[in-house]
Amino acid sequence: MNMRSYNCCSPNKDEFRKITSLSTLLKLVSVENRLKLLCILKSDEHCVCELYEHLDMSQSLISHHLRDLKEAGLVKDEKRGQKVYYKVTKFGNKILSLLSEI
Amino acid sequence: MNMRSYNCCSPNKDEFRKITSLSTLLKLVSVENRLKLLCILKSDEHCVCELYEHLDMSQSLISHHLRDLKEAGLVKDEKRGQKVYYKVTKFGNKILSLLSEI
DNA sequence: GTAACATATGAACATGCGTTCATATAACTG
DNA sequence: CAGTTATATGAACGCATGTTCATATGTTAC
Repeated sequence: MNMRSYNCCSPNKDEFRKITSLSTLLKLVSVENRLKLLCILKSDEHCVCELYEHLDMSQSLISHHLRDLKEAGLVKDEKRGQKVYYKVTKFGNKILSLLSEI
Repeated sequence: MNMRSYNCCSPNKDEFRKITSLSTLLKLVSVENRLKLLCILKSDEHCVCELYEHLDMSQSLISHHLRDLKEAGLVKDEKRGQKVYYKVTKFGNKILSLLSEI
């Protein structure tokens, strides 16, 4: 997305559509618990039970957030036996890199 | 803020404090109408009445959002006569630049 | 002075959504 | 098979906050 295209005083419909999708993504990562999950999953993969041990969040809440993050393409999962391991995707890493510069 | 500091499995309190402030900022810019205002004010300064003419937002709503953006240091204002002109700050431009790379 | 214009502000409303609770599904163990 | 562990899911709740409405403040003009 190129913000330079919004420079005119009255952005057109196409530009506002981009704002909508950007808004959706920003809303997703603006939630503290989701940011925590992303940061923890940035370097190493973890299963839900590991996250559950180290964070003050219920198993259910973690699953819900991971589902949202996965739907947005920020994390991916891999099932091995009983456990499901999550890690940040390439796209998720890109987002985290940008946020780290704030 | 350096996201690399969250790589361990259990981020400490100081790191979570940073997440809190990042979360606050992201929540602010994740609102469509505020994004629209930022994009329009990125290149040129505009008074509220100009924004009001070109956007589908009430004068009151625009004022409220500009107040929030100003408090966060993303825009600054300058009173000239009856009118108050707003424009994006250096910090606001930095944020918009980062967002433009998403 | 009054009238018109420009902006700000506080309260109330409405709704999205993060969270919790209960429960379901699935996999391993013995 | 039953029992335990790991994860997912759907419904309901509660609250933050974006929005609206009414009104206040301030500036210019006549």
